[in-house]
Amino acid sequence: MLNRVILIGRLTADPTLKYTPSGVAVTQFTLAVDRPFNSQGGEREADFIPVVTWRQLAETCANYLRKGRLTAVEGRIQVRNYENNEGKRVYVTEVVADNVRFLGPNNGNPSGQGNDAFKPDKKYGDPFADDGKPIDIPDEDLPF
Amino acid sequence: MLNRVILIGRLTADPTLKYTPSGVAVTQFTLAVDRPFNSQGGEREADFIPVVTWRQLAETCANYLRKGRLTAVEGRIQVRNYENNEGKRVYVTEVVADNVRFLGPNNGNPSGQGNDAFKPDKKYGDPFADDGKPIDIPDEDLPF
Amino acid sequence: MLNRVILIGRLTADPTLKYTPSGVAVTQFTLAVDRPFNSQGGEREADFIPVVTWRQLAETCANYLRKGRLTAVEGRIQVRNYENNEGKRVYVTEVVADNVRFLGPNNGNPSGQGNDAFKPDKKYGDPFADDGKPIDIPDEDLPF
Amino acid sequence: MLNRVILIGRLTADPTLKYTPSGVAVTQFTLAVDRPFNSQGGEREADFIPVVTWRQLAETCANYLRKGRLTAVEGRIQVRNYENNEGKRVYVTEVVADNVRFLGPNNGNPSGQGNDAFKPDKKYGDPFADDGKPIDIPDEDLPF
DNA sequence: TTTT
DNA sequence: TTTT
Repeated sequence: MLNRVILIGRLTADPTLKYTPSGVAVTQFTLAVDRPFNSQGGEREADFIPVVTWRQLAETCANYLRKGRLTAVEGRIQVRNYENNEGKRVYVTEVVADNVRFLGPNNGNPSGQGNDAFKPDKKYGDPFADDGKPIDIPDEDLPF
Repeated sequence: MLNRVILIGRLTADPTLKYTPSGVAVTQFTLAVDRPFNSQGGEREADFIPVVTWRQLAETCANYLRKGRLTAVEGRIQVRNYENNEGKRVYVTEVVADNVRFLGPNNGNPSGQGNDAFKPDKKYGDPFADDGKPIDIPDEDLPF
Repeated sequence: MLNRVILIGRLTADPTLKYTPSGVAVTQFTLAVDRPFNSQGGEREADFIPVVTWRQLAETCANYLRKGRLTAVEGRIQVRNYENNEGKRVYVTEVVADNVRFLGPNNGNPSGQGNDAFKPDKKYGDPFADDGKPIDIPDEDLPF
Repeated sequence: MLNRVILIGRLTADPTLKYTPSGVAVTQFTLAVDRPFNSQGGEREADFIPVVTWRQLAETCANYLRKGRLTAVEGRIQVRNYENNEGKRVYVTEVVADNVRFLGPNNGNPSGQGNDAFKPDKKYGDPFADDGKPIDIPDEDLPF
């Protein structure tokens, strides 16, 4: 009934922009969020949290976010599941963002030159290619 | 650098209270959080989000929370990983709570009678038995 | 650049539904939010936080919320100011809600019978009559 | 029962560090938080939100925060009131922070040279001198 | 009274 | 001015 997440962290890599079969933009990236200092010393630790954005926000994120950039994300936790190649159910937890703030200094080119994310081939297929499951979500069922 | 989650949902089952080898209480439960209405009709949908609490809060949750109870949880997203039986790295995402509010009507017995969670056998081993990985976290490394 | 508030508390009174000159619904109420226990004993304390909602959400809140009802509110802090009768600038801080959850048991009548809030007279004037300042906000400038 | 605020904005001025009569550090500053773009064009708008921090966090904020610095704040809304010189009750709404992140580039000197906030005279009196009301809060009643 |  |  209420599900709200706010994160500030850094992108672990350039974002990935893809499109659903019906042409809806979806961008994914992972935020490294440092845990509060472990006073006992020890190494620096972080949580690596997958983030998804949709539609207009997806395009904007793909255009402006880059690896290492400090970013604030607002959204909700989503747990989706699918059957993998071996017929086993896999659960994926991610943050579906509805608000993203670019906090790092804008190191320039929103043109995204030299970044794969900027040559989206509008390939029709799974926007989450890594898990090998094509998704074909009708627009009215999109998580955002 | 900032990682905050607020959830309101219902327990999918009674909470599970266990103890780490060093005797620290840890309680786990899953919150079913209804997604905002899908105006297109369709079935009711929910996210099922695993929650962990530690120490004093763990004891309190085990004492007062029960299946179906409406509950508010504040905490942070944590992604831990371990190697499973087949030597594959598995990622578990959960909310580590530092604040829990019992919203449902208090249906009585905090004594927890008739609930397995109330006969913790202080078994020394993995507090997250399901993934089959014993953990032996020294107190100063506890996530909370 | 980011401004998010989440409250759970109880209405101190029935909500007040009014309309802007251009006919936009606006509902106000105050949430009493208990502070965390003061271990030193002492009396129970609470913060009394004014909440505003607009449009469709305003109508819904006026229909379902009542004095004493446990309620979750999501929104942002807004500080508006106006000149009072004595020509002094007054600052009003309130939470502009974009999401409201009714947590208490639904004590029945959404018809709102016997409650002033249900006979809005569409009076053209200040929706926040108490401070005596008429506001005539063009729709495109509404805070929500 | 739950009261959480997360803000990202810029300091409108250097923070002010003072001490309560019993010697507890308290730092105040105001965050300018830009509102989401008003698509209708129009001027840039912001909310100016007063923030208070206590104890160790107060010292750290006084040492590192400066006018204009981008800052994330986590805390709760507090509404305190006092009687002013004319015997009228005045309500002050502010965010009591328990977590502060410095997001701007660290423009150097944490020594705070050339900033009044760094020569706290430990004056015994109201840490919120502007409203002219001395406060003498026993340590166990501090809001944080 | 306000920040970039 | 306040809720349970």
